[in-house]
Amino acid sequence: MAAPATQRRRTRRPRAEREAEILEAARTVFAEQGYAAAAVAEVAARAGVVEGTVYAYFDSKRALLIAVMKQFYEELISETERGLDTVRGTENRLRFVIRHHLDTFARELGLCRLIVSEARPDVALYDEAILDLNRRYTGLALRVLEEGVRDGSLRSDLVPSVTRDLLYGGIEHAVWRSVFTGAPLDAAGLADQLSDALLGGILARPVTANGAADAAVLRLERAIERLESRMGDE
Amino acid sequence: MAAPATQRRRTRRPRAEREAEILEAARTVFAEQGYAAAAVAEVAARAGVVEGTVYAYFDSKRALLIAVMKQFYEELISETERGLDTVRGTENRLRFVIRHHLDTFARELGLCRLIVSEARPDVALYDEAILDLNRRYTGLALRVLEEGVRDGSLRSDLVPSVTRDLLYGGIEHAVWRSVFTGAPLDAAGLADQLSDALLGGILARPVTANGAADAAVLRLERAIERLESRMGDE
DNA sequence: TTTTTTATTGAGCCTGTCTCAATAATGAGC
DNA sequence: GCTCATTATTGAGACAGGCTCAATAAAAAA
Repeated sequence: MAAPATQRRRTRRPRAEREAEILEAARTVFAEQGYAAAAVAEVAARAGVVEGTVYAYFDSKRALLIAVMKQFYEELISETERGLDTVRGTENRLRFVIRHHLDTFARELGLCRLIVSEARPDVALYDEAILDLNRRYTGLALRVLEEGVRDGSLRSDLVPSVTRDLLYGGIEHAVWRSVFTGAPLDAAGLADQLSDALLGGILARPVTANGAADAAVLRLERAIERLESRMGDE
Repeated sequence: MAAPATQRRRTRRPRAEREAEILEAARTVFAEQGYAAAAVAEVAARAGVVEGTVYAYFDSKRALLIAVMKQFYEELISETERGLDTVRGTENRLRFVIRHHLDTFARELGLCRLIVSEARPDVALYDEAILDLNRRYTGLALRVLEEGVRDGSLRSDLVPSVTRDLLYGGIEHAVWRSVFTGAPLDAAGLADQLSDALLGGILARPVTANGAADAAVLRLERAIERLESRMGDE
């Protein structure tokens, strides 16, 4: 127990502080147990209050979840924005977004699991708040993609929104799978693999980038050597 | 109410049939309302039985969900397998998988929403059954990818499992977003966009230059062949 | 028909979310 | 420092939904 539960004294605290304490407790409990399994009573206990108090600060369990996610997303968004300010070039910027997203997942696995499995709002309820957070966050990558198309560093026939989905969906699946197989998350490696596949595509190209061109040149030079040596023989 | 609730007669039915009826009802109710919002009592009512009966056939609500998913996945897997039997070439095979997956989503949106949001098992519970279904299904694409790497049609430095995650994650995100914006799901268009981005990558390539280089290499190789064959002639 | 088997029932237990009237800690006014 | 008004906090309990189980009666066997 986080709170000295020996005997609870009824103490009044500044609204903001109590709210922060409850939020903090919720963050921990949700991250540890997931949304469905977590009991509001436990959040309350860990915040050193009684269940009713939680409902004096948050309308519902779901509102509590949204508040936790909001806090997390705000941090993530501002960190990503700050990072993007320092990175130049579409490719590097995309690699940064992917890498940072993966690092965050690795660092706050419990919370991310929560978001991955609970953030898909019930379409019935139309969870405006979560949708908006997600839109704001993934909008960062979207803008990088659009910018890339505009400045010619990305294919002109690219549909940025679809690519964004590929990007975030891919990360999410990869992380989820890694969580499951129990393998520790190798953020750096995974980020590279995802970035490479996404940026360069997966099709083998007969002659593509410099490496392949070099290989072709090498092949040709050797062939010519063969020819020349045979000519010299005669 | 789907069942003629006027007055329920206690009738015994063959186990298999009753089970199928309950499963069918569950499929409908879950698809319509999602897992959390659906009540077992409603599933029972729609199957024309009482709540206790459901528990005589399925251990728990979650077991019911898994049975529904299993049925759905089995269909999906066998359809995909059958389809893959008729398509040749890595690129076409991948396009087929993506297209078929999207078509299925579009056709059975409710069920797919269910799977997308509930199939991520609570890691705490370690939902063996769902994990296995998912592995079997996504294994189909994985095999196509591995095959592609082996026969040289895909990049040799590709990590198939990561690409698979990119593929399914991308589809999932795209569908989810489409569900949300309320836009009707254009399976054909989306499939093409996703396939193009995944296969070809998103980086712009100096296509003309590469094309020219390709052509040049080809020209030189042919010239060398000619030379070599003429030398052999002599 | 009688007996046996077992599918089906429905009352009710339990856990968890959420409400609300009562309570008491705090700050303001004197 | 004392009194009062304000309102944060409480805890009992309403309500909902998952799940159990002993009783019941439909079908099969004898």
